[in-house]
Amino acid sequence: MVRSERPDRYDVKAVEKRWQIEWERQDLYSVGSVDERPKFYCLEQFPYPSGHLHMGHVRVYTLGDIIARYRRMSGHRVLHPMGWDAFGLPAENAAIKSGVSPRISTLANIAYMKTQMRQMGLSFDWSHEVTTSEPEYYRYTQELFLLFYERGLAYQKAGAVNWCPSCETVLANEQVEEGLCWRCEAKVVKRDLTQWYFRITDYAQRLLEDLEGLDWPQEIVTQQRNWIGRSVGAEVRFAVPLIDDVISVFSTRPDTLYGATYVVLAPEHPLVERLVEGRKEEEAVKNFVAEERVVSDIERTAENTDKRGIFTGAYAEHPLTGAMIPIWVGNYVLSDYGTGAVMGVPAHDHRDYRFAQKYDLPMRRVVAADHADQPSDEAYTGGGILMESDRFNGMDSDQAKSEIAALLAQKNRGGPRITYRMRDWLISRQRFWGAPIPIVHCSECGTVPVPLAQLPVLLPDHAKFTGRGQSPLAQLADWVETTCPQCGHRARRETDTMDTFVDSSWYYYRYTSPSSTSPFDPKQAAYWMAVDEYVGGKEHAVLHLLYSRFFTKVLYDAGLVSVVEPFRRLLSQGMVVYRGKKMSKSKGNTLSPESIMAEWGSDATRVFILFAAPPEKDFEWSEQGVEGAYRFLQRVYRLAQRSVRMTVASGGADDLMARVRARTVHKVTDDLERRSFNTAVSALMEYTNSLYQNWEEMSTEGRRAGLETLVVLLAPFAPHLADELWHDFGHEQSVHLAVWPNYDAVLLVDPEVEVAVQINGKVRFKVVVPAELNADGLAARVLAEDRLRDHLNGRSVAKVIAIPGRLVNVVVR
RNA sequence: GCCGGGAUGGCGGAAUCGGCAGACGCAGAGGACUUAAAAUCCUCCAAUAGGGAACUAUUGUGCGGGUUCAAAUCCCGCUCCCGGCACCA
Repeated sequence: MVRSERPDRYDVKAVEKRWQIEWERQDLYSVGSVDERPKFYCLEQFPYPSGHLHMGHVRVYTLGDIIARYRRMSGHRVLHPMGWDAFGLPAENAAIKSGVSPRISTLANIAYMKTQMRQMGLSFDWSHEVTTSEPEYYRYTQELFLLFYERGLAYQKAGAVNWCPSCETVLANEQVEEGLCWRCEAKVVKRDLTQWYFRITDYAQRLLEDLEGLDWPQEIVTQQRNWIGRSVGAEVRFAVPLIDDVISVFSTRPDTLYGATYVVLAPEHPLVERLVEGRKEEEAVKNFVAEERVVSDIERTAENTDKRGIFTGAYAEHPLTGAMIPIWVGNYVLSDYGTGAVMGVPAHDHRDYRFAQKYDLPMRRVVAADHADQPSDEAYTGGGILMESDRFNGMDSDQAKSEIAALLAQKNRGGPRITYRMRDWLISRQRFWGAPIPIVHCSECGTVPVPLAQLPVLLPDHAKFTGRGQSPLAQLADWVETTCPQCGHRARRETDTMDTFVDSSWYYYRYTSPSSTSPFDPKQAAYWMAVDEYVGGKEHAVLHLLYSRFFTKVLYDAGLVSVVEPFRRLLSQGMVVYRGKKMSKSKGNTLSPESIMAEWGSDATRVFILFAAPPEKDFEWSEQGVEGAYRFLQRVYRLAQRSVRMTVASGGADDLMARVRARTVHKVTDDLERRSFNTAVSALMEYTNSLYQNWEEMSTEGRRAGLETLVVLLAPFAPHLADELWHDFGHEQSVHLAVWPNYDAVLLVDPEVEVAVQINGKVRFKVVVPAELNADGLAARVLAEDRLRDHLNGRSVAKVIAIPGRLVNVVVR
């Protein structure tokens, strides 16, 4: 035992240090070799190596660690790895400022954060560590890119994309939050660029359907569902004789087709130019398009933005009535949703109504509300009975939707169709510190994938970070210039790197076999996947979590993995709040994990984090709170010290304490299973209190059994102190190799129970009765009570409800 | 606007399947120990009213209704807070 100056306290720093060294010496948390035990894959989102852990990290890793430790003790073979999401902008920006190469600063940051994690006493198996920015990792990120390319899931496309002027790179749709860059909060603008995409939309339906079977928080599932945004409707094709072409629109309301009085194209729609070419409207329409394209996306898509439009002078043929209706260009139509064109049904759509009002376009009512009053000054968007709709008159909207869609299909003018809100994932970035896209552009052969044998496409080590002009890669002529792998002619390398979310979409596969000479060993992946428990923040609800699901489905289709979903169970932890606000440098309310560990130790910090709030809720840091956790651990320590100088005692409380012990084991186990860590800690506190209270009446054996159970149960929560006390008790092996305690179910039932007696639902008194008493016996026992008569005051008993072990309700009148 | 989550003492929270509301901790009050303080150990701690006290009664889980012998929990109607999406046709 490491002794401190004070006999009534243990020296937290010395104890924690000692066991950290000892665990490492023994390689205690190594996965070990395959045996009979069931596997358990416990994963926490790996950090970006910014240089220091923050309190959010401390919380996630504490949560993951307690789960890993509990599973290990309860007989699982646990994979609990850690690594680094090490590509990204901050390192590159630092290089621009200070000239230090991103790789050097990243590796230094990793080294430091690793020591912080060791100080936290986290039970990682470091032999599975991965670093996404090292060639031995990104080589396989590139290999997976090529797999996607081969399967037609990686492609280049020109178009208006989100551009962050501050990061000087493009962003995926998921990475734009309310018009701002997710990372730096700069205003995102549109740029026309040719970029690389992953065809995630091909998987939209499966990504939606498979949400069903996941043990994930409702909140996250809902967010993903909304993000995918499935809409059922119909495609409607309007012929345009003028250019001998067809305008295709998507509508969720084919039942209102007879009410369509015009068609609107997005300004970016490919047909706009041809429609007006060489005609008197050409100049005005082109000016309109040019103006609208300058307007930012946020402004364009804000609901209160004025609807603006211009008539093209051209007409389209209504597919069912044959009427010629005007074709407009309008700012309220999005180019990248549906077909980039809509049919205008002003009587039954708010937006069309406002547009039609402004430009004085005709309205046709074709749906009569079947119950409610129809508003006369706005669109009626509900369902009802069709009118003015030819042979569909009198039909209800729901039926008309499918019948009109069927008719369109029959006439080859469209048909039923499903559209998703989600867009393809833009993965190219005009930055240096990422995995280079393994593509060569050859003037003869075009776009050529780099052959597997030539991977990795290494990041050059002589790049200059000026912060000006193109990406550092594009400025390195000797890196860019290469030869075509197919024809040997001179060619240019692709200078874009991949979005760092690509790196993190598959790291949990790499963990299973970190030195595999393929992205991962399919046998290891088959053994370990899916992840049994994934702990992370809510901020990745539709980013990392969606991308990872997509990757898994592609890998499944390629026959490389046997699961269709990567994360079976998800624990989405809340924020760490300090002084009422989310911690941030700008608010000046940050807390450094270093100083907290130094002051209270990591055991107390862990216990407090787990105790103060359920994991999914926000958690408020409090000095007094952590002190309470610290006091609790010292109290356990002092109790354990008593065992060395035991006084002779009766053992009168042994039976009672055996039951308390069984109850505690049951409670803590159940709470850990359902991730109710705060109540598990509270059960340990109650148990400790109970040991204090009954100590004098316990026998030597009773005390010892009671203490050992306490220490084993405490092991996942306060691993250092638990191991210290365990060894004090004379055990040679670490407490973390101990078996999770069992209990005799018989002991959970007390021989006598206290039952509340209610009169008309109000508790009046309590009786102690034998536990095995059945409902009738209980009722009879209570009716014979003198105290009941006192409360009746002459009223008569109408009914007695007796629930054994709980209460008796006597209904009187 | 749509979708999701939530509201329980002075505070964080508990009540797992409709069955004793407030476990556990923090803060607070008191006692023991001490020359004293800290630390520790023990006790009390929802509100209101009566009483010296034990105790007793009433009220009480955001608000208003309902179902039930019994509601923090289920149903209907609201209020407020947090999060996500939002001109997505």
